[in-house]
Amino acid sequence: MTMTDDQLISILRDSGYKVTPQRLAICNYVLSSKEHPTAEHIHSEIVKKHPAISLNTIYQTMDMLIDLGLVQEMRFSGSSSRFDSNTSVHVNIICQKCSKIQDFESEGIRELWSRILAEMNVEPVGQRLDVYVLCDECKR
Amino acid sequence: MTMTDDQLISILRDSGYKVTPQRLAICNYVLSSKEHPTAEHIHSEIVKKHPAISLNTIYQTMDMLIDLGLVQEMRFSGSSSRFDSNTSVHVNIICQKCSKIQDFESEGIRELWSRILAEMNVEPVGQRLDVYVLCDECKR
DNA sequence: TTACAAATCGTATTTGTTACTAACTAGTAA
DNA sequence: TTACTAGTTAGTAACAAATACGATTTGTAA
Repeated sequence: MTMTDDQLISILRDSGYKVTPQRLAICNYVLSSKEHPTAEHIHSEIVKKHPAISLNTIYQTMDMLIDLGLVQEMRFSGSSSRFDSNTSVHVNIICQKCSKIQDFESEGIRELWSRILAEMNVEPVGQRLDVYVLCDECKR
Repeated sequence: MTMTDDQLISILRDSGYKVTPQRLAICNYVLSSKEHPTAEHIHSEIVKKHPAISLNTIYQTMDMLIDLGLVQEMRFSGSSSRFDSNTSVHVNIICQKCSKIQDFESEGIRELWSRILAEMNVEPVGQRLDVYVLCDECKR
């Protein structure tokens, strides 16, 4: 979920989080990324502008974003966590071979999912919908 | 997916796996469990009958069951993997507080899910459908 | 500007999982 | 039955992702 710095700053301050250059950089990157990056990946990106940034700060900022409901953590076997900034109902299409993740989102999906929820009669606080596939490149 | 020992033995032998008492015990427990147990949990159960059983053997047997397509591994933040022996399309209703997992399965779900797949136009090799909730006990 | 709570960085520690190896055993074929 | 062999087990070491910790720095409110 991309947003302006002002919007982001308001959200952080309103929740009692301080605004630091590192946080802004991390949030801007993660919230606009479609790659579902790992902590290492985020770190390798942010270190370009903040050479002293610690991997720990990445993890802590992710905890903050999760707390704010702006990011969801996805754990997998055999690889490190991926962070997904798409908080609306969507399907993660995940390649079993190369681990690439692609979001799929549509009105139809939301509608069908809400019917599934209705049938289960639960009040969701979140969801994770994964489909495992072989992507086009890996299929060859 | 509960099955007789004979069925299980056939499946293992047909795939080139040897049948050992440890494997039978682990498989019988995991395949009939509805609890989505952790490796530690499985170990603490099997150790009652096989006092020398190693945690490593649990993990290796889970790898075998995953290879056979009889079990799915689910990783989560802040806790160890859970092993799900329900391989049909279903929704995992997961309590965010106590981590209890309950399966929900119905013809309606399968139908709606197949429509979602059709809309995405993918050939799935598996899926994981999680809904995060607060269970009745934790809601109080 | 000051004071203080919070954030950062660097590193140590923890923890779930995997890798390794010697001893053992299931399955097979004589 | 016996002997062989490849696969399995138990025990432990190694690994890596994530977390905890503490000294220093920084944001923010008074």
